[in-house]
Amino acid sequence: MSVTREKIMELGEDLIRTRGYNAFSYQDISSELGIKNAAVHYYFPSKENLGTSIVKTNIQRFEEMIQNMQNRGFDELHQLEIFMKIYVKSNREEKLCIVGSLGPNVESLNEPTRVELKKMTESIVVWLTGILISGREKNIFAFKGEARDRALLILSSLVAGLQLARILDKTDFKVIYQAILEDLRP
Amino acid sequence: MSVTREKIMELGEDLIRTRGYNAFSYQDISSELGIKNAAVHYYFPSKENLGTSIVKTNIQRFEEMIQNMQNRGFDELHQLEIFMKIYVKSNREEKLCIVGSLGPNVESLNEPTRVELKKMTESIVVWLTGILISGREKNIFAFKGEARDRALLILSSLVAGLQLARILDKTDFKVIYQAILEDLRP
DNA sequence: TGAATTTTACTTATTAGTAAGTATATTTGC
DNA sequence: GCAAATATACTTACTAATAAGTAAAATTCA
Repeated sequence: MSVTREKIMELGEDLIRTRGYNAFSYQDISSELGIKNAAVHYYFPSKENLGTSIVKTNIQRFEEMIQNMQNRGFDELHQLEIFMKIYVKSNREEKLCIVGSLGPNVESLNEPTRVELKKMTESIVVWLTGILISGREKNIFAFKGEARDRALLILSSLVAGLQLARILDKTDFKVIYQAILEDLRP
Repeated sequence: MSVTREKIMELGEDLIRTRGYNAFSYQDISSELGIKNAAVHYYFPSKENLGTSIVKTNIQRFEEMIQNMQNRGFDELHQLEIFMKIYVKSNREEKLCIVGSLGPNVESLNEPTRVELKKMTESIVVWLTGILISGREKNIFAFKGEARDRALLILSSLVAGLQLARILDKTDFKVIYQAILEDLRP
């Protein structure tokens, strides 16, 4: 695969996660990469196309990560911690996650991007629900109520945790992170 | 105060909370209200100006609400429930809150709007922290750790709860809402 | 050579914003 | 009490900039 194409996707994801989908242009990408905007259109005919590709790649990365963790036989707490580390890294880099950056603008996205965003969010929730269920069975986790409800609560805390940390203080994410783990402790 | 001015602010807030700050234009407002875009500029010289005014009004509304609840002597649980009802209403109307709609785009906002957004978020966190502290003292609430940490966790859940509900399913907000209250029960 | 990649040189549409003008009230001076 | 001055609430008619997107030519690579 083309290195230019990869650079465009990387920068595009970066811009979505820092400024937001509606706050970056092909000009931003082309000038940063030292190419012309038509070159960006060569790889991604439309912005919708670029957005959708970025989300698809993120889904793929997530699927590979959970597959890898399961293959290695990581226990539920270990898996959750690795997943949450992605958010810790995002916070360190002052970026949001894809769900938290595209989500608020879902009404202004094109259908294909919206569909992929929904797929990605659902994938995360399904996986989280799964490890919460098996984790509770093994007494690694303790929580009240339905596992899916708890998964939604945890994901919400992580997603908006990054958002609040950028508004208020970077260090505020850490306390959210710790409270999530604390609340699951048996 | 002018009725047109109020309509502009109302519609502007609506557009921010449904589509996002960078996804609406003065044209959207003027055409919807049956006026010319110059008329919108007459009341709000710049978009930054409109954005800042909208956040300021929201801060004022919030301050009035908590003042009113305190004057009436509502207990901590009652106050929290009234605050959370704002989010339930937002979810019903498929809108985000101001913090959750402007927050993700904080890097693309102008300084004055960013300052007001920070003020608003901080106000909410400070108030929430306060009722969590006095609520725990009275054994109305039970939770582990620092009250401010818990306040951040609750606010995160509400903010991204609305976001996730729009991506996945409207009914998903309800379970987040209930889990928050459940987790605070002594 | 021929296909892939990239630039040149655009178009069309939309954006925020402005300058100048107008009708209708409202206030002020006499 | 009434004319002159002024403020309010807009419209008309623009600008300058930027947005996404495209056709065709030029270049690079294999």
